[in-house]
Amino acid sequence: MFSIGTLSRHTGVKVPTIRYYEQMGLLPEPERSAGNQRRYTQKGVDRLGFIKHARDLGFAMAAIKSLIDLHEHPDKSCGAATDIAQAQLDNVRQKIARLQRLEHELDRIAQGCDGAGFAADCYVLTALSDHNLCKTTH
Amino acid sequence: MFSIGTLSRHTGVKVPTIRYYEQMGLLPEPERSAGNQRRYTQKGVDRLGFIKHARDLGFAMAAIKSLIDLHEHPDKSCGAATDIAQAQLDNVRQKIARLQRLEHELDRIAQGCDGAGFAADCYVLTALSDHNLCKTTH
DNA sequence: CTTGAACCTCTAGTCGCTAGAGACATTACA
DNA sequence: TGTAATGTCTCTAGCGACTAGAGGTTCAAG
Repeated sequence: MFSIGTLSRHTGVKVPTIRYYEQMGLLPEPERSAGNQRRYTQKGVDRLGFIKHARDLGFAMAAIKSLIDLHEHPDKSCGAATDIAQAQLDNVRQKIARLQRLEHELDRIAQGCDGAGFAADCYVLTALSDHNLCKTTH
Repeated sequence: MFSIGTLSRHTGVKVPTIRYYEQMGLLPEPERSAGNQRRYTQKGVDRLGFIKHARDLGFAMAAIKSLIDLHEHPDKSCGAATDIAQAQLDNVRQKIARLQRLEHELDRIAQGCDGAGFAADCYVLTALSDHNLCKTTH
């Protein structure tokens, strides 16, 4: 049996976050010590590891709930799991595409000014004032 | 003089968001009609346009505050503005790099399962359970 | 002058945590 | 066994950048 602090060290998830996951229903309520402290089994470690891994990959908590549900019911079809993963992949690709547009525009704007002059002539500020100066949509 | 709704239509910023920006000190308190409704001038339109443009480029509100301050004080050095823009560019590049790592990993995971079988054999779920199956760090 | 859209303020909710207060439990060491 | 340090408990509130809704007032068109 692990205390919450030990679990935290094992998984790299902070103690308040573990309690938060429990409150949100991602983790089941664990057993308690005589003094009302949480006591976890290896199962708890595994489950939290699963959650952390999914969070690291950017899955939302609602998606993780669904994934856990599938994981706990091995007889269900795995189509839903691949759908969730594919949706997350699409999500990430969209974010990348948007950020790359921003990168180009920011780079252009930042290049336009050497930072040596006065704000009156700053291309950064001018560019922000006038959207027409932008080359791409964002 | 524009109403808040007209301002919203002109800039593409939603009405409650405009009021929120005012509350947060990004927009000055505008004049009011006899009946206490907000009335904006062209200056207000320009300023909100500036804010919207900066938000679209991902600048945080605190950064926008600084940028507005520089914009209002043309005699200040523009070094701060280029610094903020450069920091935002770095920020965006870091996010892109992280998301690209996630993209690779998610793609690999999603490819590993056709979604046709049962959850018990689903590679998506297996991969999430076992971090050792990952090729990259995230 | 009436109607309906737009506007007002205020509170609370979103997501995924994080921080802090004040009290209780456990553990390590003397 | 005593005590001190560390860990844990619950609860509340805060973050950023909005968004939603309630309940009431004002404006503009016909």
